[in-house]
Amino acid sequence: MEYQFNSIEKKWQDQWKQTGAYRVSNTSNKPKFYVLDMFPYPSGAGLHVGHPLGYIASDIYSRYKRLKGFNVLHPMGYDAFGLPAEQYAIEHGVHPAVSTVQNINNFRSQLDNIGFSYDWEREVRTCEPSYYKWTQWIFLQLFESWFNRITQKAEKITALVALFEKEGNATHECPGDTTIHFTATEWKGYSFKEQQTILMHYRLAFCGYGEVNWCEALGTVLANDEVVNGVSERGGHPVVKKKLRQWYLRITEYADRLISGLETIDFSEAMKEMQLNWIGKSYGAEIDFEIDGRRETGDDRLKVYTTRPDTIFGVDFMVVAPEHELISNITTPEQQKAVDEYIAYVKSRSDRERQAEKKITGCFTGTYAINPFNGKLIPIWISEYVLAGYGTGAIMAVPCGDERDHKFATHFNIPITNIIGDQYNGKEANPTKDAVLTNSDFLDGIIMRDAINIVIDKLVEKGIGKRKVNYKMRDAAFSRQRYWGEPFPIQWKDGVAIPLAENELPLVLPEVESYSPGPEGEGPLANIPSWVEKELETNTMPGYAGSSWYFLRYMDPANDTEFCNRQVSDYWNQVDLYIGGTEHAVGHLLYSRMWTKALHDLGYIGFDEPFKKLLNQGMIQGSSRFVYRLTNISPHSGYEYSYPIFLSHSYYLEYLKYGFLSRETLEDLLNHRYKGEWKKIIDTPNQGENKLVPLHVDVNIVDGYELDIEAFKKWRNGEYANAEFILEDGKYICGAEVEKMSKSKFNTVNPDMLVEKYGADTFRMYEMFLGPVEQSKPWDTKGIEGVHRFLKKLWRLFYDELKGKQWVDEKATAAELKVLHKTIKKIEEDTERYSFNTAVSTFMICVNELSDLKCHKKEILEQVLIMLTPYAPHICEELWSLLGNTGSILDASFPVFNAGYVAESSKEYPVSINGRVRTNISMALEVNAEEAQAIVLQNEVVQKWLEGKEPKKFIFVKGKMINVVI
RNA sequence: GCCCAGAUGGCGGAACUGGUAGACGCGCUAGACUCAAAAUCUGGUUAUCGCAAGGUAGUGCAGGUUCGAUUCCUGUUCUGGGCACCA
Repeated sequence: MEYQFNSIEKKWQDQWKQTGAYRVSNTSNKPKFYVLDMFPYPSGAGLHVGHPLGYIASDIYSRYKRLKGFNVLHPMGYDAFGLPAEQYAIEHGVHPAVSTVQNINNFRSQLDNIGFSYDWEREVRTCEPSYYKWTQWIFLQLFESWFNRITQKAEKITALVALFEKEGNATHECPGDTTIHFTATEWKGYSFKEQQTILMHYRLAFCGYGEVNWCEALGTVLANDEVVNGVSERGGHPVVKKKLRQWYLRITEYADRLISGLETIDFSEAMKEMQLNWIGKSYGAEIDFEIDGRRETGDDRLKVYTTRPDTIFGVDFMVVAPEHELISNITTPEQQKAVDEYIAYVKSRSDRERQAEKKITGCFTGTYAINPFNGKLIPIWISEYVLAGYGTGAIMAVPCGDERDHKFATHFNIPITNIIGDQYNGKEANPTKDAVLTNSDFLDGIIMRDAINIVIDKLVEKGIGKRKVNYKMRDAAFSRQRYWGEPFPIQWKDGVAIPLAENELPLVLPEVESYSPGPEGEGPLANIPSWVEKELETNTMPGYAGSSWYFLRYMDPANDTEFCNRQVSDYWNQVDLYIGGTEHAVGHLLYSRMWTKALHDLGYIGFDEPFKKLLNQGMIQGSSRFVYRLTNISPHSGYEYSYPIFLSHSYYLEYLKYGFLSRETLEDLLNHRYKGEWKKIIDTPNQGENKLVPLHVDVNIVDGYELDIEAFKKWRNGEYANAEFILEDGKYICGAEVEKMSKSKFNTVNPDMLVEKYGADTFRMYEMFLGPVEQSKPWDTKGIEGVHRFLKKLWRLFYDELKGKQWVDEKATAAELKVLHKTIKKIEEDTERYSFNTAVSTFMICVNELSDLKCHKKEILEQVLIMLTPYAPHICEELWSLLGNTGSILDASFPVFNAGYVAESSKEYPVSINGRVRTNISMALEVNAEEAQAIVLQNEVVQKWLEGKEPKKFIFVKGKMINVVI
């Protein structure tokens, strides 16, 4: 009997579907375990080999946990709202719902091929009304809540109103506008609209006006993390700042809890670091500097934020952002022209340029600030390196302690005050906090670190500064002027946002005739008269809305009275293992953590961190291949060869060396390298230069680096059917480069083909065998044969084509048991630490050893099959049933390791002398130190090396002597 | 520029708390079976010297700690990722 993976896999996939083998119950007396994949956006391009990497890892882990006796929740769904579907709709007129369903079906069939153990009855799609009903509901909960800074918790807005009625807002500073202060009496005197305006400044989901990243081409606003280098992440369209009415999430209120929560969860250090940097908490002081001679105009203060108030005596100049509002008032007439020119220059530069270049630019305003402690006049400069959006948009510059300030001072010849003595070398800034201050008046002799608080106290005392904690993170923009997203359950009445009642949810996304933007940058919904008549919000929610809570919906997907039943979420609790890419480090992972915290505060769930453990899968890159086409560039007439000519890779390298290929160079090269046959080319009339132009070629018609010429001629409907090839060693060698996997680069490898050719089990194991899951690596199909061979070898332990049935029901020998138990131990360790690549190796070793032992014993084979099930479920199920087992192997128990079978009484092992290995010594393992020393000293090789001397020391590791120090 | 991670044969990668570096697989190579091919099996495969036994060097580079370092420390180069004038 042969290993017929195709029919075996089909058979068991159908069987599992029929029996509902992967259905998971919310009630079980087993301990629970929740394994989650980051759900995919169902793009039109379908799955490539990079996608399933994380899914296979999570599938293995879930199946392993199931064998270990856990009730495992392992669901899958689709993040189905988003821009690409809408772009496609604009271009092709296909409703996003239609193309999304098609894409989902395609994804599903590809996923099914690989044999995952998802409970598909729990599938969620964020674009389904039954799902987004609850996205809208949660949004309303956020809308109806505020963050109480005293309890550090979200609370109902009704509680805030009660507080206002009792005591005004004295104890609860308004986070949206710190200038708002009122008493209880004042509050009661406000109109409904006035009250609502104030409450909006407190709500966790709120509406406001703000500078947003406006992308004209997409007709929408993008979140900070959707803008890359000043252009949109999708499409690369330019992005400018624009003031628009926007919805926001007040995530900044959660900054501290998002930081402290990191300590309770198992994320990689790199991931935590990224989130910390994003939140960007810093401690420092806000200081008001008096501006020289501006008291009468009222512009007498310049507020700066600094983390280093201790350096106040080293301030040599101030810098304000070019957008700073004070500039127009403080610029002196003499400097007006220069300042105007500088600001015009900054405006003429795109965000991208302002960020990319490291040029030092700036302009003096002509005005001075006054150092509050020594009265020194400090020039106020403008420079683009200070950002308007961070801190106060102004800094005090201390050249001897900050590198950027130092470069600026040097560039503009501003004298530098040294306040750290010989810690400053005059050439570059020293940002230390441990230097002793000099030139610093009352701070002289104090270590900088300690001076920070002294200065702040003094500033507070003088009433010109305060301690200030600053965050880099902004509130998250939460609306899009787009169609394909969740509508906001909000009605605008008389300028006041009124939430829809719960029984009005879901507010279903209406049909539209056109997907193009509405008037004034509004979304397509603004084009629907009935929608506008009802005064419904025309924005829709961004992509991360649905993904911020989907892990909760999987627990209770069919519930139509709650987003998720509390008892159910109490049972499943946190996601125990979350697998996905690092690209969501600061987007999705931060938002879903905030939503979880808010839902927890409001009492809807019992935990405040969604993901207990995060495992980041590496990216699988594409390994592109190139062919080099000879293209003739003539200065007189653009002459092309009458047929395409391709030169092998080494000619391209030669061409790079020469810089170009003149006719002579080409002749030279070919004469030297290729002898006779090149004439074909030279026979062609030829003027001007020849260039070799690299073209991506489909990696699927390249074997390693060698082009399959016949396949190439058929490629692209025979575009190159009459091509000529200049070969090397009779082969056409392609160039190679590692790039992102993408269809346009012809470097995608479709998993379906590999599954078809080798089977899902081989494919699963090979993806794992490639290397550690966390590591990024280019895809390489070579090597899959090795894994396939392993499965065939496993099969032969049971059946042999020639001999027929191999397995026997006999008692296992000690040697066989040893192989088995060694494997049990290793597989358990490897799987627990997500080292799936070494686990695959362990299986290979196990099967090799069993083959060597000619072990076909049912007792042993069964245990191996159980362990292998998570990795290669189909073949294991098949063999399990062929061994005569009636139940499914999915319900088996993971074998228990017994150290007794693996133990050895004596062993030959190496003993080194001075750390170098000299000899092997056979010794019982249970000998004591003295006996071991005696045995070692008797050894001939050791004696020879000792030359009669006494050894200085014997080194023991785990009770074994391994080294003699002479 | 800052932060993080990494660098091991021809290749992907092992080596879990310092203890025989190169597991396992690919590739290459020799052989067995075969009329032949495929499939399968067996041996070899870091470099170098040597017929061999065996020696020597060797985990990006330069040092250090240690009886012993791929592993720890310091410096340095390169690669990948993140943040990018964040005060």
